[in-house]
Order: sequence, then structure tokens, then C-alpha cells
Amino acid sequence: MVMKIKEVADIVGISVRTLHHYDEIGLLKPKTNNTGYRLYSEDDLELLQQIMFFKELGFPLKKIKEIINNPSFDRKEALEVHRNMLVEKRSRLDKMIEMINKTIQHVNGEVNMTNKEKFEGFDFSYNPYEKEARERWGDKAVDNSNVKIDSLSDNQQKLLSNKMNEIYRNLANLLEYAPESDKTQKAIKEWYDFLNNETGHHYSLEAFKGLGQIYVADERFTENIDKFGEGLAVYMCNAMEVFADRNKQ
Amino acid sequence: MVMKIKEVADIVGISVRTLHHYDEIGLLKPKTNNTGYRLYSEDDLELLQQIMFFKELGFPLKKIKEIINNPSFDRKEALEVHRNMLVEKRSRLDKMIEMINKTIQHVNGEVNMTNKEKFEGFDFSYNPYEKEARERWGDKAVDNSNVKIDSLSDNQQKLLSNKMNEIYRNLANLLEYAPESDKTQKAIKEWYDFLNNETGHHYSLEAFKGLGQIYVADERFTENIDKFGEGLAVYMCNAMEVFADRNKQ
DNA sequence: CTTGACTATAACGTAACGTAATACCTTATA
DNA sequence: TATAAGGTATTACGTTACGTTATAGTCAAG
Repeated sequence: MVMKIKEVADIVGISVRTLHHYDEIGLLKPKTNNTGYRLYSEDDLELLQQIMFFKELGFPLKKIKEIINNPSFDRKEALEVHRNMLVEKRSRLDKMIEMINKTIQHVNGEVNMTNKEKFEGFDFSYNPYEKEARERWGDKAVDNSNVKIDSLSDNQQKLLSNKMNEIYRNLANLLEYAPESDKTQKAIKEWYDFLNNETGHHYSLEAFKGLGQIYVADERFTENIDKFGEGLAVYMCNAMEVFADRNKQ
Repeated sequence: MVMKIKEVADIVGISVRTLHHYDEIGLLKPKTNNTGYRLYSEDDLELLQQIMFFKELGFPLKKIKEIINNPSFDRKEALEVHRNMLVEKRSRLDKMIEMINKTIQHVNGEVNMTNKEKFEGFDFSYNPYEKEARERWGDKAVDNSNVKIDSLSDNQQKLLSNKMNEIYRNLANLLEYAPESDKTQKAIKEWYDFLNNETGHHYSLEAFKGLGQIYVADERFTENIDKFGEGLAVYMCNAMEVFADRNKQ
């Protein structure tokens, strides 16, 4: 079932102009019929829902475009982080309500408020989930160029980039296990095999170990990797070392 | 105690440029010392708090200026309406959280969602308090879109609908009494309580009074209500006003 | 008395649409 | 089938609420 622009606008609660705008900037480009009318599909609506979520969270459209165009974008994961952010937002609202109650009492002369207290509810900088989202989807995390291996083709780079993201996410969930644990080592092996089979380069175990060390030594790597989990770079370095040493000879 | 601009900016969590801007447009003009530095007093901070409240609610700065410059502006009253709006906002957040949970299930293939459902949490068109605020401080034009009850669940709508019919029938039989009569006022109270307890929205007395006025102003309401008895809409409007004024304070 | 952090004004830039003008397309109704 | 009403497209300039330099004066600590 396809829908014309006004129908979509009415359902979503935005203006037709806004949808025009999203088309203009390439954020949401529906198909058109022979007379140039925009026809929105179910998939377009799903995408629009995603866009609205990110918009609700204050992301600029440019960033939203980057995020949803990134092939490593995991919709379900995004939804879960969004939920956490909304819960966080609600608790901030609670704070504001509490604050406004205090202010009312203050106006009545019943309570004194410090200046800091007067604005506590407005301060949006202390939201761990927004921070998480920014770190996960913000500038550098989306841009894998820091980590790319120049000699590869575009396709290979994209593949590598996706695999890296997958590996990082995967490993970030294993941080509680020891680097030498089976689960971790299995993930590392996957990474090692991928490098050898898909990148066109051969990585010796020593080279692989060296790569792990680069993750810690080069802060461009450290920074990007740690965005997937605190201390992940060091963790990976250790795990890769264990992997190399175990399989050596 | 006076504060320099950066201190204020840091406390409130906005930029220095923003405060410059507010000064430029005459929204918040602090005193200056002999070297031109802006010095913000306690009163300036209180005003800024007001400004931030209205901003949070999506008012444009121009309107905010009009509002707080209006000599009839009652700070306490404004705060109370603000609180109500925040509570309303929180319940919308609850809706969004519910929706996102549904969406996650939907992604998992567990549930089907209609297009309307997908965007329910984004629909900000129904908020009695924003309507109240607009009428009080904003354009007096009645925005009909605020009158719809689409955002209620099917069950709530059915319940509301039944209760409305009951109330209307009831009141149509009281048309011969004055709007301020005990019988009429009792029926009105029942209506008011129902709205507050069953619809998920909180109606202040002012909002309730506004609702009555809508019955007369919006011909869709007038038409339907008058089916129960000639002139019932106007009668209810009067009775609701009496009820609001009597119970105020 | 110098340096670094803070402040001022001025002026251009930008994001995300709003608004208006003009013209074509679709559909319900006479 | 004609015709009006309302939806749609493109183009283009306007607007809001600041961001971002650039340039220059001010203040507080070492």
C-alpha cells in the first residue's frame, strides 16, 4: 500500500513541506509516479519512524542521514537505546516537575532555592544514554575512515568496516569474560580469519598481535574502539595476544 | 549578588551567545557596569528561569517576550500551568515508550502495528494544557485540532462516548433549571470528575472552563450536543463556567 | 607586567523548515 | 463531460535562534 504525501504528513503529524525537505536533502526519497507525485511505501514509513526517533532526540538531519545510511546500523539496537533515552528523559521531566513545585513554593515564600537548583531540570548534559547514543552514532564512530586500510578497494573497505563494527559490538558484550575465555577467543578467531580471507592481505600471527598493540598505542584506534565499550581496546589487545601465542608454531 | 555572563551560561546550561541574543532582542537585558560587562541579578535569573520554561514548551522567543512583558502576567499561575503541561508531556513520553516497546516487538515479528500506531507517540496535537496556554498567552484563535480525542485508546473513547451521552441526556432534562442550580452543578461535577479520573488527562478548572467554551465555539461540538436538546451546548458552557469559578481557589 | 581567560560588538553563516507564487494533476459532483 | 475544489510539484526567498569567526578591550593571577 502506497500513500501520497499529505496522508503521510497527517499520520506522522508533520508538514508536507517537511517531507519535501527530507526528499531534497536525500534523507527520505520515495518513489514517484509518472506525474511526479511522491508515493510512500511501508518501508518509507518505517524509515520515517526511525528519523522521527532520532529527531526527537535532537540529532541534526545530516547526522540522521549518516546514521541510517550506515550499513552497520542496527535497528533493534537503536530502538533499545532510544527506549533507555526516553526513560531517562521521563525521569528528567520528573525532576523538572519537582523543581517547578519547589519554585511555586518559593514564590509563595515557603522555600529558598539556590540558583543551581532553579535550573537543574533544564540541564540536559547529564544523560548517560544520550551520551551513549552520541558515542555510538556520533561523528567518529560512524566514520571508520580512521581505521581503514588504504590499499583496499571501496567494496572491501565497506566489508571490513561492517565486520569491524560487528566484531567490536560482539566483543564489547564479552568484556566481563577473561580475554582468554573460549567465547572471546572464538570471536577473535573470527576476526583473524576474516582479515586473512577477505582483505587480500595475509596476516601472520605476529602481525595480528602487532595489530592488537596498535589498538592500544594509536589513540585514533583506541578512541574509536573504546566507544563500543570502556576498555575494549586494551581488552582486544590482550585477547589478540593470547590468540597469537596459543596458535603459534 | 550579581553574576557575569559565563557564570550564568554555565549554571543554566546555555551558551554565552544565547544570552547575548536575548539581550539583543530585548528579552533579557541585564544591567551593565562602566566597562560594558553584563551583570545579571537574582531577578534576572528568575526571569531567565521563566524564559527557559516557556522555551521548553516550544514558545518562540517573540511570544515569550510578549508574555513576560504583559503586566497582567501572573507568575504563579504560569508556573501552575507549566507544571500541568510537564505532567502532560510526561504522559506523552510514556506513550512513546510504550510505542517503542511495541516497535521492538514488531521488529522481532511478534506484533503487527498499524501506521497510525507507529506514530502515535509523536503526535503532539492533543494537549489540553498547551491549548490552555495558547489561549491564555498566545493567539486567541481557537485551534480546532486541539479538540480531537483521537489520541485516546479505543476503550477510553468508547467509555468517554458513553459517559458523554449519559451526561448530555441527563443535562438535557435539566434545561429548565438555571445553570447554577444544584442539580445542574452536581451533574457537571460528575462530568468533571469523570474527565479527570478516566481519560488519563488532568483538567484544571481553567481547562474545564475552556472545554465548555469549545462546546459553543466549535460547531462540531455544538451540533452534536444540541441533538440532545436545543441550546444544550450554550447551557453546558455556562454551567461549566459557573462550576469552574465556584471551585476555584 | 604579562599572559590567559573572559568580555564586547559586529557581521556573516546555518539548519530546518515556513511561506508564497505559479502551474499541473486528480476526483467528486453537476 | 465539464468544472470546481483541493492535492501536488517546483522554485525561491524569508525566518528563527542561534553558531561562528574576527577584532579589540578587560580582569585576575603569578
